[in-house]
Amino acid sequence: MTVATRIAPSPTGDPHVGTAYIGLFNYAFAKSRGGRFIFRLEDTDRQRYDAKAEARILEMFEWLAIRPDEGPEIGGGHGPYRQSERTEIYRQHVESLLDAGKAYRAFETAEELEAMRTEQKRLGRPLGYDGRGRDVPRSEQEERARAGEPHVVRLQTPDEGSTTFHDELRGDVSIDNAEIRDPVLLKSDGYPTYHLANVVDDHLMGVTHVIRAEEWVTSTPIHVLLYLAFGWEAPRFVHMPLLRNPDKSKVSKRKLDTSVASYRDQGILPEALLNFLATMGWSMPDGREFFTLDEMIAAFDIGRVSLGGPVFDLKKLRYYNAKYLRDQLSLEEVARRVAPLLEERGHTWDDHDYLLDVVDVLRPRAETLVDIADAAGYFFTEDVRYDASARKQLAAGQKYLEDLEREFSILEFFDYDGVDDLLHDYVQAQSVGMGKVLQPLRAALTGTTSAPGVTDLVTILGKRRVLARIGKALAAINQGLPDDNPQREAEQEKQAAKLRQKGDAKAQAAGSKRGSLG
RNA sequence: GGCCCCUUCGACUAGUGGUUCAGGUCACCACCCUUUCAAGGUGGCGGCACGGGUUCGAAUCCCGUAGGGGUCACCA
Repeated sequence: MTVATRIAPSPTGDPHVGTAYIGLFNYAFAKSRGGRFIFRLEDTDRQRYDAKAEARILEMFEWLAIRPDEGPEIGGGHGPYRQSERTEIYRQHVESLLDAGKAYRAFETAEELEAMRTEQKRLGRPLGYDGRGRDVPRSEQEERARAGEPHVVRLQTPDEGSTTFHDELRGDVSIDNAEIRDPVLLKSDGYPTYHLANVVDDHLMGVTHVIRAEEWVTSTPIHVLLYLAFGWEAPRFVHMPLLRNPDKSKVSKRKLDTSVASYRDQGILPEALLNFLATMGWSMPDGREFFTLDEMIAAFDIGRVSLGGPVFDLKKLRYYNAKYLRDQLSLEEVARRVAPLLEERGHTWDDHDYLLDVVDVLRPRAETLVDIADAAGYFFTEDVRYDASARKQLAAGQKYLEDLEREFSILEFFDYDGVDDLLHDYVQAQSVGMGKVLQPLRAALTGTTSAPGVTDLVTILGKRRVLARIGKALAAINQGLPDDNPQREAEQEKQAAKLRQKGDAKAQAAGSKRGSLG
């Protein structure tokens, strides 16, 4: 039988890193075995349903280059792929269970169940449905159902013994049947619960390996019992470790940014996110730490999943991203991705080589695409604003700037070597430290004292810009650096910090609801 | 709390009884390089949760304890 896996997210909010994580492993497993990877929408919860979420989840996988072989948009031989469009299928299957006496209709109201739980709590008894609906005669069940009385359908589970399933990573896991209390299969609104829909769909879609998060371990026996009730062979089960917040609890948007879109917006590369996610609970047989999705597939072995819950470490994610920016992706590729961000900021450039030069010197200093775009401002505007440290350098470097303006203006070969020689010769002639001369120049060119090498800057900017900027700096110095107003600067810093905080709070508020994967 | 799962440096992990007084990466620290900031190079800090077994030999197997996590819905 050909291998089939699936990712089955609920459309309840922002596409979640956990969805990407589980999707990645399902995809890698399926592809490594020449199998199918199915995308199925588990949209059976009308309360939490978010109409936008489906498209966004699909977009996320597209961004990550994890492309389903079957799904709601592309189709496939096992559709429909939205559970809300399969209600008739579930109804029929529930019917067969009812007919076989393996399920029953239960008429307790929410209030009644609540009262039951309260009583159980009071008596210190274990919580859970006590099976009281089992005793209602079948004929009465059918009659009340026909009369339109709201009810659910429950699976009748054994009270004695235990149910065991084999987890590919953990071995046999047994749970006492007493722990399983006649789970609801069909809700009173006619929609299936996860347990029913999941089992029916996995079976009908030919899913061979259920790879999902560890939180599902304890409900797997319910699924096993369901397969048994239907007379179907159960698939193989693999429960991946749960991604963790820094405090080790299950990843949640309260404690961590769990929105994939948010990482994308921060300038994280899909390749880097995927690579990082792949190292969560998994490692390459040869120990490689950087690898592409295809390389992962080629070497994939589900048995190499380790079971400790890995902490989602932002710093390491950013490290991976930085590494991709400067090493794993070509300069051309990075430039292609930075370009739109520069355009957003209103920057323009005449020739492509200029962009490449800029990205080339900026990328070793950046962790994200946004870092590059944010740092690139002075390459694209003549309106250089001097920060406090730059002004200090300018004030101290007037003489050097005047000299260099003259020297540069008569420099014939304005290339790297020419500029480099000029600078070195000049500094030597002045018999001062390099920094004494170069920091004021850097300040004049960029408005900051923290930037790429001066020779690079001068060469990339070119003679015209360099002379213009030195001239502008000199003018500013002569006017007593009017911007140099520490009080106002502090005020502005405060304002900016406030704005940033506001922005952060807003971004957090827009964060995702957790969507679980089954 | 019941049940289930898990447990190697602060974090991600390698390690499947002996070649390991535990290797790599991030983070951190120091030094080097250096015109700033990075990047890069070198080095350092730091761990087999604990207690019993089994074995000639245990991070690796077993039991117990502790700790962490998950789960106990007409959510998935």
